[in-house]
Amino acid sequence: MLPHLPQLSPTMPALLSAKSEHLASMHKLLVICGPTATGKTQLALTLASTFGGELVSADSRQVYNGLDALTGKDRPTHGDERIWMYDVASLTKLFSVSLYQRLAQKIINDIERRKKLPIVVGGTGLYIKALTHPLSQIHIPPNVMLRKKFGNAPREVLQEELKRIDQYKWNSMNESDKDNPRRLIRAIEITQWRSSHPIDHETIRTPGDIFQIGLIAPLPLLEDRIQKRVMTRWDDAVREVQNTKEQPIAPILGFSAIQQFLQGTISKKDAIKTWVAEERAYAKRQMTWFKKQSGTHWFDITKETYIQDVLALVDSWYTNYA
RNA sequence: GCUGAGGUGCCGGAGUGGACAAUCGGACUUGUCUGUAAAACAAGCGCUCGAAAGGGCUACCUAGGUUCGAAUCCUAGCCUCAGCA
Repeated sequence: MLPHLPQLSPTMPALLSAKSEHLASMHKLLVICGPTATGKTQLALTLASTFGGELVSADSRQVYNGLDALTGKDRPTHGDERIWMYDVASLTKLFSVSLYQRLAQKIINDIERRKKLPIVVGGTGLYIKALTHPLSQIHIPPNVMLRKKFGNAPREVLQEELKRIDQYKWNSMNESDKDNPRRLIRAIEITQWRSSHPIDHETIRTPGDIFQIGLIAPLPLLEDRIQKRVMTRWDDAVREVQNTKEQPIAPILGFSAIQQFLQGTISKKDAIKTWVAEERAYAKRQMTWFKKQSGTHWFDITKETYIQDVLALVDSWYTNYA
């Protein structure tokens, strides 16, 4: 069941630069990734206006309706730009990489059809990967019965079950995944599905010509930017949490700290401190993921000329089409 | 100023004579990663020698003391909190 799709293709005045006109249409995809608070969206907007592109967010929390300040949605302030893949899901319903991949791919196809450059921007590594690599298992659906059955099972039970039905898979898992109930259940789920379904060649589009840019910054600078951003978002975020009636199904950084503040359990100072710490830890986890992804062109945002550098590099990629 | 409670590692908070370098959470560090990914999970987390097993050193406010042995008992001091002045 797909969430409601945002309306595609509003008639937009073409912003195509002279450069892009004769070469759109060859399945090019630009990706901007990196940890939170590095200014990805700002850069992407610049690139979009330079090369005639449209942004597609790759963020597992900005897909939800609402909580704009808390999840840090940047909305272009003027012009007719918009950012796709914001607000496509309900806070109270489960979302997934699979849904993300399907929705975003449609949007990307549509952007291409309009001869524009799709620019994927975001910090959710797996979501980006789902668009740049064919991931063969993500569309195997969850098995509700199975998840219910094993939901609270001790991990030993899950481990034994997986060993029993798929020794090979078990042996291929690393130590941390072997202890991870969520991954164990998923592995069992996949094995079961495969046993009753022939190999499924889900039509995953061939990746095409992808150019991936990563933004990076020294941790102290990131901490500083996170701190400031939390401060400026605080009032709005508090209001948002106050107005959220149902507990979001997915944890959102800062949410519970603000809730505790509203209940008077912790002080404003501590709530901010907690929120900042969560954002900081998140940024580090993102870096751990991204630094392993090969083929990314990294730029340090402390370098004065980094924007020009990016523009030049993207230009050479986008223009020099063989 | 009197009475009661208490001072434990970055923080919260166990322990109340040996099995304690000190349970447990959080933070922090390093990682894992194909339907929850801002998630979930793993290892580490006083200093030091060692590949490891294991060893050495310094630690539970401070100073003394009792004991074969103290974070744990005693004395004094300093500080904190609650109630009474």
